[in-house]
Amino acid sequence: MSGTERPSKFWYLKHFNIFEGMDDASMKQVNDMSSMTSVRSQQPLYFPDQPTQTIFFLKEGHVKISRLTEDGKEMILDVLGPGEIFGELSFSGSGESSGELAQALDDTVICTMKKEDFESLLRTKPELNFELTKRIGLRLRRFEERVSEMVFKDVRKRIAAFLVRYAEDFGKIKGGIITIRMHLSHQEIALLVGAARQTVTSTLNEFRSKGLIDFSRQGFTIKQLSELQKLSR
Amino acid sequence: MSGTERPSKFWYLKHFNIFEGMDDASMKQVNDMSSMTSVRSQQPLYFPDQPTQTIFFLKEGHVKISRLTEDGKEMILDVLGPGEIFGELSFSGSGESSGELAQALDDTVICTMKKEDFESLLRTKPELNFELTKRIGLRLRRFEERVSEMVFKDVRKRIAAFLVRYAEDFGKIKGGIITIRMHLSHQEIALLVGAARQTVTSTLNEFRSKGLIDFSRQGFTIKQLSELQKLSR
DNA sequence: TTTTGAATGTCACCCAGCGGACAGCGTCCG
DNA sequence: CGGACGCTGTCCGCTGGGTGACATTCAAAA
Repeated sequence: MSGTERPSKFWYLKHFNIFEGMDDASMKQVNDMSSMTSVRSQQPLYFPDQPTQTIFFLKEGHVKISRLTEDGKEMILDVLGPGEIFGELSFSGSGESSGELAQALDDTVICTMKKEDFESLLRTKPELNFELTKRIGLRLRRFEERVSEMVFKDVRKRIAAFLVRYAEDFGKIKGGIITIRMHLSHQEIALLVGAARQTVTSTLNEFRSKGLIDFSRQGFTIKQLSELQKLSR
Repeated sequence: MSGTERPSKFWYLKHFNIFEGMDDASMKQVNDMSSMTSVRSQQPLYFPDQPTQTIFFLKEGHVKISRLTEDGKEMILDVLGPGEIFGELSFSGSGESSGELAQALDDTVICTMKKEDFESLLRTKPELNFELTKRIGLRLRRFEERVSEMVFKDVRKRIAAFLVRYAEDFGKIKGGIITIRMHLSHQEIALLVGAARQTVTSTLNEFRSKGLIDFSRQGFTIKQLSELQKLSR
């Protein structure tokens, strides 16, 4: 971005960890199957009704994956950063759409690939498939975690846990203080942790007044990570 | 699965044998790597602290997968039936244990295989790996579903949804009425849907008095599936 | 600079459902 | 057959936090 030239698609793919260790010939093959796109902040990547036949590789920026309930309410499943893969990962046989919605939170750069191409790639590259399995497994773990949080933790703890996780995933450390550019509104945090917007607002303010965090509309700083961790249990 | 109704995603899972279509030579190989065990009802298959180096194939019976929180509370992640695979499926690199606990709800027959054996099998059999990916993907979906339920649905709806799902997964149909041998106590159902035991008891009684279901300690019968489905939304 | 719409902040009300207490009931075991 | 323990049923008081209903602040557009 800023000033420096934008790296080529090939560069991105090569440094995308799932492809790491792949020989150049295969990489070229991958390159030919995929195409690169930029998406501006707040723009959707796909809609829930589209039976997504595409796999996405997130190069830059952040993406919000959500799902709509029948009555139109939104539930945020996850927020992904650079290096993540998303789309119809499970290849769930039936072409039914997952009902998922993806939206850029940032100015975002993605590579896309046809699902069937990726699929056949997987069939010929056991290592790749193996990597993918691992990743989906890890995501599964995270959801197990979340379910368990929903059951046992009250809203304050869930919000603290969210902050900790978000900091770990996307934060940058500068001398003991963690800075996070926040792309989520209180409303969105609420949808993510399962709470009302007002509760999120007041809980965050409570944390701020206790000196644990600070925040503005641009982002957060975590001032006492360890305290937050304590609160999240 | 009443007529036009689409079978649950899980239904596919259940009825798809992961080894199906494998040639005899490979099957023999698989057979040699694995061993068969019986486990009596209520007995544990593995404990949370054991870094499970084993993959389990459930042949008969039912297994409860749960996780313990730091303070010793139990959270039930899933109940699995015949045909399911479980264990350290994600191969999450680090040998850290998942904190999971597996317990037989039935008299149960399982096959076990060393994780590394299964792993190398996967590397040589792309199709198998591909199938596994699919399955984990479906399981991921299920958890997404559950998180979303926890957020949007009240306890009554969640219990109704639980009954419907349980019926689809494990029920047997006899002339319009679905019978399920229930291996879970009210307490366990409570842990599964995220509610207090008392609430489960009284909600089930409410459903019974409305003629939707009937139950004793041995099991359930679903008398009006469609009504239950309606209640679960 | 003004406008305007969205994001935050604060408050009061209210109820689903958690948790404690205790009374029947099965069922397994000595 | 009697004890005992775990499961089920029922009642109830208390509270976390959801739901409106505002007022306020911010930032992008005009």
